[in-house]
Amino acid sequence: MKNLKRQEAMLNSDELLRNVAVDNVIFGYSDRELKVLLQQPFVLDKWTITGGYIKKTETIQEAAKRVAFERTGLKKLFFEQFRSFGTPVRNTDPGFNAKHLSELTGIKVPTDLWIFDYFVSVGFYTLTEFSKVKVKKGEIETDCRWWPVNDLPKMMFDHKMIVAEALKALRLHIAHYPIGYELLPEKFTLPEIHNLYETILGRPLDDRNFSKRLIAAGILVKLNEKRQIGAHRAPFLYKFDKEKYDEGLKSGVTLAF
Amino acid sequence: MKNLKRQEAMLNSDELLRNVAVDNVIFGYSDRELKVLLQQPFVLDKWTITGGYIKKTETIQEAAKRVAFERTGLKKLFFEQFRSFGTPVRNTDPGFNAKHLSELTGIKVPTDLWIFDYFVSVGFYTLTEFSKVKVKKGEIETDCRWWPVNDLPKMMFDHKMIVAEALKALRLHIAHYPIGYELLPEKFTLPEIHNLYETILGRPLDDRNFSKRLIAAGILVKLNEKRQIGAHRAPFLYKFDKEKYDEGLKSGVTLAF
DNA sequence: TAATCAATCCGTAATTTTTACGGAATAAAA
DNA sequence: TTTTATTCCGTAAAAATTACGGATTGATTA
Repeated sequence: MKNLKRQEAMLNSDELLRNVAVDNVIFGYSDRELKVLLQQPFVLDKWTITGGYIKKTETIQEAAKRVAFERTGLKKLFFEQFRSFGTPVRNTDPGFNAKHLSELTGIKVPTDLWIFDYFVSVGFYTLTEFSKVKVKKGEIETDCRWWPVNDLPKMMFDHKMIVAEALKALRLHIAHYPIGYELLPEKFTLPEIHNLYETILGRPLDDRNFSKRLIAAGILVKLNEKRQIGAHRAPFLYKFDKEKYDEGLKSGVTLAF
Repeated sequence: MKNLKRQEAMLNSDELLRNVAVDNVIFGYSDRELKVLLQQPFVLDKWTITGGYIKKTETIQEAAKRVAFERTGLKKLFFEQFRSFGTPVRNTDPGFNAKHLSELTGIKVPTDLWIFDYFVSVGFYTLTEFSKVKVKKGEIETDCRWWPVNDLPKMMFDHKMIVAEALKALRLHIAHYPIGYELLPEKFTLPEIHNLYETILGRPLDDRNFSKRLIAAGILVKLNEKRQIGAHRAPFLYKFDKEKYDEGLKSGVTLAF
């Protein structure tokens, strides 16, 4: 299998750090659901978050950005480090071993190939505007697609836990980072942003108080357009007043709910 | 120099992870000051936070705990991961190179010795009860002692930044973790805990409102003792009601000020 | 074309939380 | 006994948060 060979050649190079890598949980929001971009490596019937090795010439941030770019095609990304994961067993999985890989690929895989080593993973999350993402799977993957954060498939290693931790971080950060701005399209409705916040926080927020606060903060601009949504009253569209938003977040105006 | 040889032997062993290590910022509080435990490696006239390599058999948490234990003698430690640091140049320093080390030690140090490699550092902070710490310097260090967090000496690598980031994390965590409990001795006075919070937050807190809130939360127990403090009115001693404290923090009672 | 349905959208009052602030009490030292 | 530095307490005003119901809209259905 050619892909694996190329991958192997890359992996064997001296250009990468050993025992440490990055994982980047890529979030998107569409269809009233918070979603995570996952891929399925061909070796197993399980899914993984987006990760990669770190080049000796780049920072961990650059590595996180690079791997997210490779999946989404987006250069400008909002991403934050949240925490690192490291245990001797975190990246072991029944099925992820030399024997199984050899059988699957027909290539002789040494038992002590360094990809089986103990890897510390530095975790990031990335916020993307769903519609702008051009999903692109990697060479050694069979599939790559969005999954609802509340309905994840079987996942490899400790990746389910990493997603859970990323979500926790998102909840903590929601008051201090422009999370709504990053996840929503340029124009959106009040019910949309309302639902987004409810989804992230995992609890209901009173709609009147919610919009009241956003509008009081002056970070929303009401547009003279409506969105047609099937059989019901058409909601108005809004956009962010980016300057006021940034300014507000910097000067400590929290959007905690 | 025997110590270096032993160290070198250890370093060369296959038991450690490459390109990744832990750093643990050890905080203590005494004399109305928040302090950090630093050590001075013999190679340079600069100070470092407490760090170490990770064994292949341990988690990153265990590594962080181990290195903190080696300096403080304390087994039970409250510590939290806060963030990781990784750039190709973060652990370079004029003076930290093979030539200089060779001169200093008389031992031939290869230019490409792996300790000069790019290391990602996973940052933790530890909270200690000052009086319980038995400061113990490492074999290859000339000194180890407490420094006021607001008056740090010249520090190696990016360690000053790491301390600053640890302090930032402490500020964020102060509402959700038992920081006062961990840093103060069993019995303490209201002015002491008040000053601790002011120090960590870096801003004045109204004393009446401060004690009001702690007492309202029911996490303080007033004792029938006073502490003699020189020439003035003797303050009452308090201790934490640990159960209520834990319970309160878990159930979301924040101690934000 | 009228009635129905599902969703949007708005404002005020009650409650809770946070902030502001001054002066009496204490204990050792002078 | 006076001075000095520190502890310690309570109330009132302001701000923020929470609670809550009903009118509007626009497509769909009867």
